[in-house]
Amino acid sequence: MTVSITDVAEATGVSASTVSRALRGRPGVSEEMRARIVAAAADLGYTASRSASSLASGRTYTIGVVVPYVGRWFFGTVLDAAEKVFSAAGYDVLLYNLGSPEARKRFFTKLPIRKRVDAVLSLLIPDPEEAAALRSLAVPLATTVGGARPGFTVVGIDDRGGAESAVRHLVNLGHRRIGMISGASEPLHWTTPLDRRQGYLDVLTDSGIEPDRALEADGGYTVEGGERAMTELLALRQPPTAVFAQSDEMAMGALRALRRHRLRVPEDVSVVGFDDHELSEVVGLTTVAQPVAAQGREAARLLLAQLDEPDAGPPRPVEMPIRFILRETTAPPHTGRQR
Amino acid sequence: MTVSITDVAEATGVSASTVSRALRGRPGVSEEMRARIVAAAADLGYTASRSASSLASGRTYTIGVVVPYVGRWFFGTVLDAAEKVFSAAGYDVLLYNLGSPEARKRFFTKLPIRKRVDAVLSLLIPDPEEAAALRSLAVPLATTVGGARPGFTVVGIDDRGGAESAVRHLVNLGHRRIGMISGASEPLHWTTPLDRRQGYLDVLTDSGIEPDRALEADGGYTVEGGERAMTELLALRQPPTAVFAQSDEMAMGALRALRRHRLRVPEDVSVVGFDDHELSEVVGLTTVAQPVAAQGREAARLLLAQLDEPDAGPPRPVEMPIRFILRETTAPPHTGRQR
DNA sequence: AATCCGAACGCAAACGCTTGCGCAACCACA
DNA sequence: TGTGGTTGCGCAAGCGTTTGCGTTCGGATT
Repeated sequence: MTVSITDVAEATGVSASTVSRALRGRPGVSEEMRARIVAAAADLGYTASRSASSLASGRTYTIGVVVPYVGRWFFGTVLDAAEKVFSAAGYDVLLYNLGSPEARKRFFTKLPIRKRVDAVLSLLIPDPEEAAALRSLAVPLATTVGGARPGFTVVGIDDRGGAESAVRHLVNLGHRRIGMISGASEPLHWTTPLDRRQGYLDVLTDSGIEPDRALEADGGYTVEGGERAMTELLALRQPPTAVFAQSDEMAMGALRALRRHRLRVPEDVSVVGFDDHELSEVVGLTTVAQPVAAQGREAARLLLAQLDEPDAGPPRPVEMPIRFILRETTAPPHTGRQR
Repeated sequence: MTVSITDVAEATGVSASTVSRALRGRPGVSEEMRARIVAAAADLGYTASRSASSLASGRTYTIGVVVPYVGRWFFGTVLDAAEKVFSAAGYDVLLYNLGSPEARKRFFTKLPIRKRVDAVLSLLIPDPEEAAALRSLAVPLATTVGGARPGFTVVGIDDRGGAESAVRHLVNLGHRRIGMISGASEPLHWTTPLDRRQGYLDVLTDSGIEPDRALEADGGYTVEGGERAMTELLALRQPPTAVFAQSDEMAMGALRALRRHRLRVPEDVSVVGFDDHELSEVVGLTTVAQPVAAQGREAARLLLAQLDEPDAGPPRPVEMPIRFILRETTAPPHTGRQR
């Protein structure tokens, strides 16, 4: 039925071993013979069976990538970039989409990935137990998001510094009552919300502003959550004149809530986000940009490097640059009422 | 090093065959013995090697999914939904992200997927040659987007009808000069732009409006393209009073262009999109919604059904329901100037 | 002329499963 | 007590590669 290595061996009049060596560029085959074999293989449309070859060699030439939600812009973009690096290097990627807690649990207990991948890139932050499960695979591991874990190569950004630049911008505009839409309800192993909150708090106290717990609302890193959180903030006795949202999605939800309340942005309320979502430019959202695709690429590269050079220890953590982007959703406070 | 089937066989005092049968729920094992084996396997942390088992059985229990851009909302969402169905059924998914023409070409000529998957779900429309390559894999094939191809199960929507409802809405509001932002520059195997255009044209002529080629601009299905296209339309002697964008991304680009031109939406110009992007509600975009995730789920299900029942022929094409959604970017023409 | 050596290739043993077949042991029935 | 039919399990032959080792052979070295 399907053409195997012995077929091309017979077609060329050599042994299967030679075909194998020739096709993979191994030494021990004359150039002339190699050319003949390559031609015959192409002629027959031969592709080596990955199952057989990985069974024999122990290498699978596939990378496992685990994501919380492929559908979300951030993860989709990281995955997109990483996949390109992997496939260019001849690796396939096995995708595990672990949105629900059940899927996540099933994955980490059964670990279907075992013996199937040469490395894994995790776009979700494993809790300590999950991290241990991954380490038991005994393959190189990497993470692109938040918190460092022992045994994981991590590429990320300066979340705290980013938050600082966003909030400092608001302070410089003259805002004193600055709300934050956070993602505190997320599991705690994921340090991003904590880091970004710390940046927010630091700038406030540095500026002589007393942090107010009431000005922090939980948006769960989603658009709807951001909308709810903004609505809560608006219901306050003294609502904030500016809001720092820990993600652009939440910022967009906030914009929506503000529109519903017939408040103008930035005249009545300023909003600044974080991430530079692909549509942030469209809505004119002021934000701090992080190189999302570049993080995926970098993580992928580091993983491949470890596969090529297994002896070199795990690479140092990489910190990618961030950049504050001024657009149209921030302005000095109360300009709306002033004019 | 790693625990194999013989390890659990020895631990239980049975043969490897029995372990294999027990773990996969095959008949020929007493319930008592099965329980003991399952316990021993769990105890040892045993996971069957996929390479070995697929080499022996010929089934890989993995599905190939090929996408143009994982990072784009539409594809990410479809993939997300499909992956969940596959993994719940015990299948892994191998992801191929074929954004660039080179990646695409490399994939279809080398066909690394051969002997690696039990079925493939293609979220890009293969041209005839590519479709033939996929058929040569001799596995069930499915597609979620546009154009039917022989040998492919297809689940899609009524693109033409959807476009009709969008444009009819504009006509009903009183618009006579209705522009369209299309994706004509895309390869022609992909019929969606054609179908949506046909719906647009049909409604115009039905309403006694002479279609005007100058009112059609190419937006290439991206935000930037939509912005460019809208800018072109605005440069016309007689710009349209309303625009039908073939995708929400392009509609958002159009909104951006309009804002830059200091035109108000919907007072000065009405905009209607297509797809119901996750952020369309946030910007209040009137659009026609298609069930994106549901299409992914359905396509995945149909594929699995074919794997379970190989004899039943390929399923009939499935058409998912669409729904016009009225939001805030459409209004009768010229209301801006009237007040 | 004897020896050594590297290059080019073949042999055969894995790799870790699946599965058709065979063979006991057991059951129920006549 | 014998017969036929299940049930539960083991044997062993693959599945299509990779790879350590062995063999052959021509040419260089002494």
